[in-house]
Amino acid sequence: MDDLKILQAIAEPTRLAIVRQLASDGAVCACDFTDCCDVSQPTVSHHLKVLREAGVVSGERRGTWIYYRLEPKAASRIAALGHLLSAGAQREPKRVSTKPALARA
Amino acid sequence: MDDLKILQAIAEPTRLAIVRQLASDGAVCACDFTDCCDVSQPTVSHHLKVLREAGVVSGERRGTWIYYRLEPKAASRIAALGHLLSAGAQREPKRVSTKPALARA
DNA sequence: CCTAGCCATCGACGCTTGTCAATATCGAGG
DNA sequence: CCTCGATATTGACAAGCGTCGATGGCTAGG
Repeated sequence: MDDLKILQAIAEPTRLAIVRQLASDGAVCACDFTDCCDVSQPTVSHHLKVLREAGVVSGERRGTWIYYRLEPKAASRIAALGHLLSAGAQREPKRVSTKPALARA
Repeated sequence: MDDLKILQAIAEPTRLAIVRQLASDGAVCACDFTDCCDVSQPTVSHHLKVLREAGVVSGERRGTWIYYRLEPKAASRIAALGHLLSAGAQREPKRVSTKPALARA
């Protein structure tokens, strides 16, 4: 539910790779991630937990294994943040010159 | 230039606050960040360095102080990633059922 | 020059985090 | 039940990261 948590979840090489594969394949069995990411199974499980708790992915049990997919809500959060930054990057400064000499503690 | 580096730069409370303020105000003096973020000046300087090296912000010297602003290129990277994830979140799975019993090392 | 204010760098500290080996849990099938 | 394969959990370790105090560099103005 928090933008920061979503970003922290994605800002890691292995987890970004997982998320990218989910974006391209739609739904992936957890066991397939050990191939793409070159890490052990417990590590994959750990990363999936982080992504799950951040609301980035969700898992659906299907027999013995579990299929993960992206959470649309988290995806739109990132898209919204991207738009916000893109808009702000070209905005004219509110105030550039006048500066009240700041007395900071 | 790297998506991962951009994400890692933004995925931190203080730096996200800095970026958000830049998105809303357009250009901000470095000394103003000590107010919004409740951290010491060296820490602000450190975070600005991280953001600078990730290509998220750029600084322009104007007399005694330095104005920072968002880099449009980094902002579009985030926006593009958001679109990619949003699109992938609703995609139908490429393959869901057939699974080759996987023999992993 | 010398001073004053803004900013960057350095060194050190504690906490967080990614990783794996070992072990536990859970579902399916015989 | 008992076994087997797929995931999750635990415990421990090393490395990375955020933080601050102290200090150095830089610019503007006397």
